[in-house]
Amino acid sequence: MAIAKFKSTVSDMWRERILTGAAQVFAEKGFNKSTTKQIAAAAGVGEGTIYNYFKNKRELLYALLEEISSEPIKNIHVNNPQTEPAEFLKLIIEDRVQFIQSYGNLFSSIIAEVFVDPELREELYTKIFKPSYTLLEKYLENQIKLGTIRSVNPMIIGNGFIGAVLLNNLFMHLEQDQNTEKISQDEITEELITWFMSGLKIK
Amino acid sequence: MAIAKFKSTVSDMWRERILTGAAQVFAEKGFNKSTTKQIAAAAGVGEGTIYNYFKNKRELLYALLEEISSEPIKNIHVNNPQTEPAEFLKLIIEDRVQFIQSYGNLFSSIIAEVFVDPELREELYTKIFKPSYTLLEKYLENQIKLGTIRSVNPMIIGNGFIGAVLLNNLFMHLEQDQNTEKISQDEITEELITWFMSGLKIK
Amino acid sequence: MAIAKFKSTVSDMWRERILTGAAQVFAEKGFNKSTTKQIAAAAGVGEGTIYNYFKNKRELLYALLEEISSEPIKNIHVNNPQTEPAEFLKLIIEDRVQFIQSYGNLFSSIIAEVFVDPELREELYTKIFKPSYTLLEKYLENQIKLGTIRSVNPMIIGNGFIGAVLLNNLFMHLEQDQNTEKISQDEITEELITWFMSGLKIK
Amino acid sequence: MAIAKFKSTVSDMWRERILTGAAQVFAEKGFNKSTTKQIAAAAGVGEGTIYNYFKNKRELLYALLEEISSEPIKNIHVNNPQTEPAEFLKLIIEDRVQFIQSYGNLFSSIIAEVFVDPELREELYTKIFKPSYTLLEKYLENQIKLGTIRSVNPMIIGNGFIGAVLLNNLFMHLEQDQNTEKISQDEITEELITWFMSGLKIK
DNA sequence: TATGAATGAGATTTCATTCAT
DNA sequence: TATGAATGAAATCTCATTCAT
Repeated sequence: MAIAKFKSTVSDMWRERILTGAAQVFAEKGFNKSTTKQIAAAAGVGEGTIYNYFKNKRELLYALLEEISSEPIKNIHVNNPQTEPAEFLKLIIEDRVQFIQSYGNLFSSIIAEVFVDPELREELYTKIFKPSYTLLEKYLENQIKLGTIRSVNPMIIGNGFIGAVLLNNLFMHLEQDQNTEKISQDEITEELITWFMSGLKIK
Repeated sequence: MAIAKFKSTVSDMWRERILTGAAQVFAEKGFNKSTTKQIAAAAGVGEGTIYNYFKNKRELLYALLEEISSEPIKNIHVNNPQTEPAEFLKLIIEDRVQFIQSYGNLFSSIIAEVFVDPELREELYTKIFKPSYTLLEKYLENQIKLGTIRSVNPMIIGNGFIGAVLLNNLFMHLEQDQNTEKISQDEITEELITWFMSGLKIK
Repeated sequence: MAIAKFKSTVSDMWRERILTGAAQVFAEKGFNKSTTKQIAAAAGVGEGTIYNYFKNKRELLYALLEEISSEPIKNIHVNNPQTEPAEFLKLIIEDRVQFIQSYGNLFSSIIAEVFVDPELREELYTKIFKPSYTLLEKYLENQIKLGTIRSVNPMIIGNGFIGAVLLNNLFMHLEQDQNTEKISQDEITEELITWFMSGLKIK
Repeated sequence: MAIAKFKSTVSDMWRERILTGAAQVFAEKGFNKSTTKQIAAAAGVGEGTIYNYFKNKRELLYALLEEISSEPIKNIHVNNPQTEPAEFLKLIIEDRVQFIQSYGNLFSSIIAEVFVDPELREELYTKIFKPSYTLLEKYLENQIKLGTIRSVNPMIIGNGFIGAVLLNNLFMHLEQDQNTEKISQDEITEELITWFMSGLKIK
């Protein structure tokens, strides 16, 4: 067993190395334009080695999605069960923003394939989106019960909120519209939360 | 001139045919897995003919984006300048929803490449997103001036609203979560509008 | 018959036009990299028209060779039957030099194919080289009989002389060796003639 | 180091194999009509393997030129510095003749491209022609100094002599004029040397 | 008869995957 | 087990030629 453990640890090291290389190359060139040769080079392994750990190139994408989805929002939930609504949302936004920023283009390269690969889409939905707005859903249900907020369909609102955050950040991150003045991240967060909570209508 | 018209019409016919074929195949397999051979077959033309009308495969994508973006939201603006806020938003949502539904997977296949191709991204942003939320922006500015809604940053809210609509519909359209009960489009629209206008907080 | 004449004249005009276009493009790009589209454009005719006058692209090459071989050296022969040897050679050299210079890269593009296309080679040999050194041969035979020059194999010497002239001019024309000082055409001619007549050995 | 040697030997084996295949096919069909598929078949390798050793088809041509030009005339120079003029020239001619004969049509296929590809032309000139007549040049200069031959421009005469030899052999090798009696190689050599040294003029 | 658009065979090249070492 | 060279299927794109108008 010790041997098995050791073995698996060594094995994991290779796996990790390959994934790191793949992440780099995918982030830089996108999935389709990345070659296994480039990945091997970036990982510092032989090209054939990739296939000792992954069935094919696409599996690298699945594995990376798995990897980055391993521990997202959860701590918010655990650590902040009864936080003020505005505070809670801020945490969620900051978490997602940080998520996008930290994975940056790697995330983009995965998202791209999601639109085209149903299996990957299923994965993304289950591993990243669902937990994310499940958390939000639960929070919303809870707040509704507490009478803090009015009754809404948590799925729609959850999706909507995540969509609002994502589009603001994803496209801001891939910055267009150079003539437009840059808006600070804090301003975005603030605005979205206020809107989310209070709507636009006066009074 | 009649001749010229006729000529250009014939030429357009082929172009259109090719684009239709490309749209079909892109929608079914995504851009990268679509082959020019398949496109030619779907279009009912020779493979070489594609290159009489488009410089390369990628140009098909650009042309399709162009095509798609040719006549979006605008009529809403023109026809309904002073509509009730809720009504206005409903029109926008329905427009976008219809847009996504009518182009369906073709739109997805374009979006996918957007994450990877800066030129296409620029196009998408300029042709589809910007006009869409520019309209919203103007509307918001107008309403703010009228005192109907409170002062917000139109760009953030515009992006946010579009993001909320898109994610709800795009992912709904790519239906996951089969165990979840389907939510009707009307319900989604209603919920988003209410939220957008009134927020969640109980006053 | 008048009609036939007229017809053939018109027909010749098209033919000529096409050949002129082909000559331009071949000279610029070489045979293989020239496209029928480019040729048609240069000729100011439709692409299909080429095939009304020539069986295929390669026939253009044959026709051009025919064209440029139509009236070379001969007048030297006719006009200068009994010229002084040195004078005669000078005329030949000047003729060949002028030939290469006037057709320039077109000639090069034909020569290139000659190494690869036996039929064209046959043509070149028969139409350009043979007459050229046949003339020389005859002259040599004549001079030998007159006792002016010693007995030689006219074919070898003929080939040799043409080769000496060609290499000096062809490669000079495609100028290499920029650091080498340019040698004037006259100097080359002079040197070759003296060598040809008197050899190198000091008596 | 033994390993390194071995490795490089194996790699060289493949390279060599591909070049041999390319040489065969180029010689038979010429560069442009040769396909990579044919080359791969002739070399007994997969088509893709070619691209592990050469960037593209054209590089095969460059490599072959390189190969061909690796060990030309030089030994003449080294081994026969002070030979009799006639003897020296005979060695040069025989060397060039043997060169053309041994590479035959492969050489022709390279020459053909030389007229169209400046880079290749530069190479041919530098690697094959220049060394060849540089040697001749030096020899001539030397003999002039010794008073054996009269003063000439070595470049012109060098070019001329090589041209005379090449045309006689190249075209003889691509034999035309079947009705003409074949002339023996020795006869050609003899004739050219005599001419070169003594000229044509009597006394 | 001139035209130019349609055509598809075929060429080059890429690259994920295999496999002998 | 890691390796990296060999592989060939397959993809994009070109272009000489055909042919309906």
